[in-house]
Amino acid sequence: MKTQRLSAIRDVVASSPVASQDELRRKLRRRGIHVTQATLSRDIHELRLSKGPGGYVLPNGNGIHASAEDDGPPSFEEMLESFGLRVRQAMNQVVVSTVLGGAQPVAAALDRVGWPEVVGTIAGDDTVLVICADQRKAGDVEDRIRTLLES
Amino acid sequence: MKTQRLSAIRDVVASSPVASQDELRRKLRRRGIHVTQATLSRDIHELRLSKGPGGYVLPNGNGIHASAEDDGPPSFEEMLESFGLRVRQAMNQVVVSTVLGGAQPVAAALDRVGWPEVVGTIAGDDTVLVICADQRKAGDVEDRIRTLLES
DNA sequence: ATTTGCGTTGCATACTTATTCACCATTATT
DNA sequence: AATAATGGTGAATAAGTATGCAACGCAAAT
Repeated sequence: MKTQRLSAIRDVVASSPVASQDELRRKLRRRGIHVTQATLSRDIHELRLSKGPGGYVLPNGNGIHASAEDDGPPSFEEMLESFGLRVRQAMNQVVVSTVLGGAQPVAAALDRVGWPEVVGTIAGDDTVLVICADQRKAGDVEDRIRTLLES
Repeated sequence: MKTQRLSAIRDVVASSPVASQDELRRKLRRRGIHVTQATLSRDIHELRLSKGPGGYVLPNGNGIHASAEDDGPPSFEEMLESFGLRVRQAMNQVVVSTVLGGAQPVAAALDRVGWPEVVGTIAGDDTVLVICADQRKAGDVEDRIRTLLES
């Protein structure tokens, strides 16, 4: 529940200006997430967001995973956790939006997991385009990624 | 007087962590600058400092930026005007060709305008791939971009 | 000299954010 | 099973920040 909320917070903050924790609370409520300002204060601290003239802002470059241990290449799930913002489907494609600079590592991780539905990926700076064989498979992939995003 | 104070603020913030405006006030007082928290609030806004988990932070990472005005990001229209060459549609995608090196800024500007038909964009050096939800919407987007291009 | 306009500031206060405390649920530990 | 430790939460409130307002100083215009 909490991780899902944290993910939603990053999403909201990345996609629209958020001037206060109370505004964030209202925006989350529209997504069915209902918490108090106190909790958001704690979440924001945990996500290491900072507040400037334009509202809340994601940490620079956004290295959320500062883990000391390195168990080989990071998993797709970890990558999504760190960089993923949202996912949308279009026809036989799936578009994953990420934090700026996050697209390449996310795409690389997705390539590594080797889902059979995925024909290939292309990554820009903050967008990964995932090509699937057909629309149905793209839907499956979108669902799976969304589940990971919200976990 | 004021500019001197702003300079001192940048200096203090750059050289030691500052957790609150009142702490900043005390540190400035040691330098012979005596102002109230209210004024510091205004100064901080003007300097565009932001406050994160570690206290106040300069805008540019190093912040020799002072209080220069920024016109905000250029519009999509301006970007197209500057870099756009031609636009073509393919299925649910729209391909915008640009001058070499123009794809990234054009894509960034297109992302910022936030057209709902656009699921995502990916940019190379001179080509922007715009993903739309379906073929029809791609047609709409192509028309709109073409209109801008030809205006 | 007086007026006018603008910029800066402090005070008081409204607004926003962080923290303390109590409570509850879940997960070890004995 | 009972107890303790851990972690998440809301309510209340403390701590911190922004702002309306009035006052002041200065410089240009009258």
